Amino acid sequence: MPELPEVETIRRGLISGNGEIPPLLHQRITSVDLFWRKTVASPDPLQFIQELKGCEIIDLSRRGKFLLINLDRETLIFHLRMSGDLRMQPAGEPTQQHDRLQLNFNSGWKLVFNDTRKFGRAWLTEDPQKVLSGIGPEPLDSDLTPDKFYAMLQVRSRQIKPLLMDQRFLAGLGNIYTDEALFSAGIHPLRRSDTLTQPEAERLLAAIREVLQKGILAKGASIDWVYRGGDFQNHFQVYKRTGSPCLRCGTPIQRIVVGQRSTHFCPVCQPQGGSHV
DNA sequence: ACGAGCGCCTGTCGGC
DNA sequence: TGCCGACAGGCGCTCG
Repeated sequence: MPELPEVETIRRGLISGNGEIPPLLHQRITSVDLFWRKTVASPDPLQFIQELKGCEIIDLSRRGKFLLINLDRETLIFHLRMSGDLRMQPAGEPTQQHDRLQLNFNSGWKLVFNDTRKFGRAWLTEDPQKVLSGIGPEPLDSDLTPDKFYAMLQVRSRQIKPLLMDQRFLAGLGNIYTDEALFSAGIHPLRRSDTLTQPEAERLLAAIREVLQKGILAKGASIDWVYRGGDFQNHFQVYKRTGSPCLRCGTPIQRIVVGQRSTHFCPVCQPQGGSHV
């Protein structure tokens, strides 16, 4: 699933629960089932399982696309990669296809990590910084000012799209929200980062925040077989709209490959050379 | 420093 | 129908 808005949606859903599902907060782990060993990045699976037993969930937070589950002493960190998902389910619910890991609670509920493509990973650590080291600033954090963002772009000379998706540069953007933000800012995905003007950089940061906020408000995007009730897929301006008319100017949306990723843009609203709207 | 290519996985879809 | 390649919300690695 996940880019920042999807991870944030999962975090919010789990932390408080809803009418049917209890909050994850204050659940106590009685046992752990691991169905795919490689899901656990560290420590080794035996230690991972042993240390989780008896822990209580104290808090849930997010850093970029990482979900942090704060326990009494350690922190359990998940990265959902391409297809990971976390759900609270009744303990009696049978194990489903692609379930990789589950935490069983003393409440009769369990937290299940389901991950079709097996790219997702979990870490258990006393020092989250070891897992998160090197990750870039949080895009919605007001500490990231337009001036700082402009400076960050200036000291690199990279194609803007892969740079925005580089988690060391900025935390949380993936393929969908990057395409949407570049369209919203009117910037071509292949522009070199150090050719952006200060106004363009400011526009881009505002656009990034706008699409992320809209994504969170929509409870994320739900496409393909993963459906969580998100609605942002109905608001895509360019993503997966190849050949369809630009919603701003009517020109067919183009698809190119940038950094081995599908990239969608409007050749008129996002001109190769330059600045505009 | 940057970008291309590939590996990690499973599933779906479209073309022949 | 069956097969085969392309593609999918991510990221780490190597190589030039």
